[in-house]
Amino acid sequence: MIQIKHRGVGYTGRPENAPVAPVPEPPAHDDRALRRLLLARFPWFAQLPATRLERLLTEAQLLRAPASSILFDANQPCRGFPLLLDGSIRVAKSAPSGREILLYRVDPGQGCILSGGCLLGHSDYSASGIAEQDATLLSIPPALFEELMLEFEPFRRFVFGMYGERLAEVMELVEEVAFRKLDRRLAQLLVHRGPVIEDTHQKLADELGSVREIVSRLLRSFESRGWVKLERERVTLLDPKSLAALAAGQG
Amino acid sequence: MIQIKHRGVGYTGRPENAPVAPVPEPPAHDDRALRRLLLARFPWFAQLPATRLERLLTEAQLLRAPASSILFDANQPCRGFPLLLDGSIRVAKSAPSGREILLYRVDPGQGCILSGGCLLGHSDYSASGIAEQDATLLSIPPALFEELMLEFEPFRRFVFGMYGERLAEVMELVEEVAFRKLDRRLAQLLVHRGPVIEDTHQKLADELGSVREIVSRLLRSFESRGWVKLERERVTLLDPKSLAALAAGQG
DNA sequence: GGCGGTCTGTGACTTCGGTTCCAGACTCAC
DNA sequence: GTGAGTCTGGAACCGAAGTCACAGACCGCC
Repeated sequence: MIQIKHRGVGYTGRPENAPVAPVPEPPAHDDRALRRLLLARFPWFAQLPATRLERLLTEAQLLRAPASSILFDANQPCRGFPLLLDGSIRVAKSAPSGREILLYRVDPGQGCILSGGCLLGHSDYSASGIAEQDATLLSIPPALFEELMLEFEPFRRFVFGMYGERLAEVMELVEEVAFRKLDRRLAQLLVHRGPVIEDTHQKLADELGSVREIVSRLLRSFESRGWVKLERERVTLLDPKSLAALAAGQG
Repeated sequence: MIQIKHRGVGYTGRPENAPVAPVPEPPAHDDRALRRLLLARFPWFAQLPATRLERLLTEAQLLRAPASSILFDANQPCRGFPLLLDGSIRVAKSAPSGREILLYRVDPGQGCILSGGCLLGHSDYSASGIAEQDATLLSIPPALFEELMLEFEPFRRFVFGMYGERLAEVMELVEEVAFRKLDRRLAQLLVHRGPVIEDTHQKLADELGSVREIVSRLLRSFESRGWVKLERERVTLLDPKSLAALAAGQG
């Protein structure tokens, strides 16, 4: 029996990891709006001949995933290649101990590589994807995906680019986890996440693959140096330069 | 000034990391043999029409990289997509401290993804690739690569599969490094590398992203339990089951 | 055989990160 | 307001991994 530690679920939000499956929308409820959104997020779709684009819009499935819903997990074989129109998805690995580490985020204008991989019938990924904010996805059915890959160069480029980027990111992450100390990684995370971070210490720990206590401890040490201000569910950067310096190397 | 610690270079082998560039062969010195080798390593090339295959063989460049030569590094922009015919390549990240971690190996019958990525003009990878054993590569020029991707489905499948696999591997590695203790990882490495491992403790440490002393220490603890026999440049497994058990979880 | 370079063993010490445990503060719902 | 659930602070402790320093063994070569 695997023991999962109790973990806070956010006093405002809905329960975390709720097994809420993405719910299909009534098909094509507003084709014009969808089309506009799609082109805004994936401008190169404009190069697709109009008739093909129409077909894409009708054949593809519009999905909405509420925040905290699980998009895919160790097992679930995902049919279709989803493009993220809005929201944000975190792709993470979690250990049996309950600890987690963020591998990367999927942002609007990006596609879900993992699905692409298992779409090609390869190893089902053991990572899990969770909607961080309410997400809107357009899922391209396998046949159409193949077709686009075959005939539509920008799409092929896009998918390739995604793979390349992800791989590079994750390789970078390996180096970080293997060699960089946690204070630096935390500092980097804080700087990256902008002047005000509204998040739980636990969530920050989950991004780094560490535990709440350590993150709290480090944050306090940053606070004592006057680098940040700490409040409940909020970290405010007061001295981003020093943090960046620490993140970079010597500080 | 970055301080690189002194590191052994192997008293028999040639100096490590020697900046030996892959040397182009005289073109098409034995077309029949090359063709056979290519088909042996990449059987699906048999589905390529004969004339196209001939063209591939003439246009592609045959490269040989002696063991320890650097195939690519942080900077070098590689033109062409190399297929590995023989030998073995280690792709690793190294920290300024001199520590290293193996990301993955490229084996015969596989292609060099990194090159594929930077071939598409994306981020140049900061990982480095070193021939572990004398390597023979066939480098497909960019134009031909594009063409194959466009028109030859098995090739597209191959490249995709590679990306998917690598990504999965590296994601797995992140989890390992973040959550798994070194003794387990070392045990796993030993089991994986077969009944007799002829390697330096330093090299093993480099695979794991650790340091020599720790690996030595762990190996000795394995030895004291009767799991392995230790000799200079050699580790012999005596009790693979126990090692595997440790690697798996409880041991 | 002697020498320089390499590989391994080892002990003492440090440090970082993790664990455990608990108290206090805050928020929301009732 | 009260109580349940959540978030943060903080101390004591532990253990794994890394660092440092050095010795001895081994190898190849002159």
